[in-house]
Amino acid sequence: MNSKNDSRDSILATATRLFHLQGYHATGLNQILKESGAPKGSLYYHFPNGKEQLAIEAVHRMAEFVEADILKSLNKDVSAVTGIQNHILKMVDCFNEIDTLEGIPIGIVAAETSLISEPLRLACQAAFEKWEETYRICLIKEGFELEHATKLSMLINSMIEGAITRCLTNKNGQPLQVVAEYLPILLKK
Amino acid sequence: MNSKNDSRDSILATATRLFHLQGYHATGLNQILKESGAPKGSLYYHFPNGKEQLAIEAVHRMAEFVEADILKSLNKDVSAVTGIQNHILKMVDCFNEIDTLEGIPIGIVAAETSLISEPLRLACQAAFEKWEETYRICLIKEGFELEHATKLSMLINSMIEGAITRCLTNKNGQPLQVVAEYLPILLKK
DNA sequence: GTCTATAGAAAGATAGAC
DNA sequence: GTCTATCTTTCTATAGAC
Repeated sequence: MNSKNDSRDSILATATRLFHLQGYHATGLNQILKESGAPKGSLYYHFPNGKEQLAIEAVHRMAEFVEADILKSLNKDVSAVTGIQNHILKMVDCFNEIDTLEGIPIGIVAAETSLISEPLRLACQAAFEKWEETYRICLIKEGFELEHATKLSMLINSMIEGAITRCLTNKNGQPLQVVAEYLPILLKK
Repeated sequence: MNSKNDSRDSILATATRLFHLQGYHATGLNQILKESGAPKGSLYYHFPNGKEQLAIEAVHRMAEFVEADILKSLNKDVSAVTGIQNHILKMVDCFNEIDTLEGIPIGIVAAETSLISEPLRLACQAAFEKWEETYRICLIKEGFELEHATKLSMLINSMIEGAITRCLTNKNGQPLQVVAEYLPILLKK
């Protein structure tokens, strides 16, 4: 690309990381500007609607990042169980190497902002539904009935988000590991 | 009791509700003082360590509230499955009547603060472990093996926390309902 | 497009009168 | 124990020079 969007990208990338790690309210615009080497005056030029717009675009970015990883994990294996397990186990590794928490879902921001910003809530919901749709298609392809697959997808997504919160509190990846371990029981036909 | 702790209790009760609904960073001390009818100057008298201490005590309070509900749900029924399902379904009702979100776990605060405050992280971890211990004892009583029961307890807790996030984003109780519905599959012997 | 400077509000915390 | 007043910092957001 050209250099036109360099600082925009830089701001958005840093914002995505910080919102994701610290949450919406704990992350200040000053911190975002400082940590991205980005030109300081350009934030409101690139994001006229300020912090809320920045967060919405960050959620989209996280959504695509996670979606890409789900698809990658599902494609290289035959069974849905193994594919989803691989996706989960990749996140387990993230909790061992701190500071590389990219690729982990958006639970903090979603829980924090669902009651205070409707546009942000909708962005989070879109992300959740996108991932669940991907699980669902994969499960239907394996012969699961539509309604069953839909509910299972929501359950898998909920389990992962909850286990991530539990991993943060526990300071290790065990809760996610347990999810991966018990997934076959849920997906037994 | 005497009137000595009236304003302390009032502050703590309001703080518990607000932290729980909005999260740690989104809740200001001024808002807590305003919404509790409590005397304005007394916050730092009762809570010398300020916001962090207030949040830690609020987490303890939430932990006991939820624990009480788990025990109540488990006691009045024979099977563990039905008991835990009742506990979950009671939370589903909470999402229909807004503003009465008492009795719902601590996920937001846990995810927000685990990386920034070690005392708060430990308070959240203690809460999670307390609930899981309660599930575990109940499962062992039904004949589950120790290690299996331990992992299942962590899984149940993770599922519930994640489903709550999903419920907040969805603005309804369906994700928790799905958890209740699929619980029997996980607890099948 | 980028910068500095700053407005204006709200945050957490403290001091001292009563 | 409670209150008012205030300090310091930080926040989001804007204005205007370059």
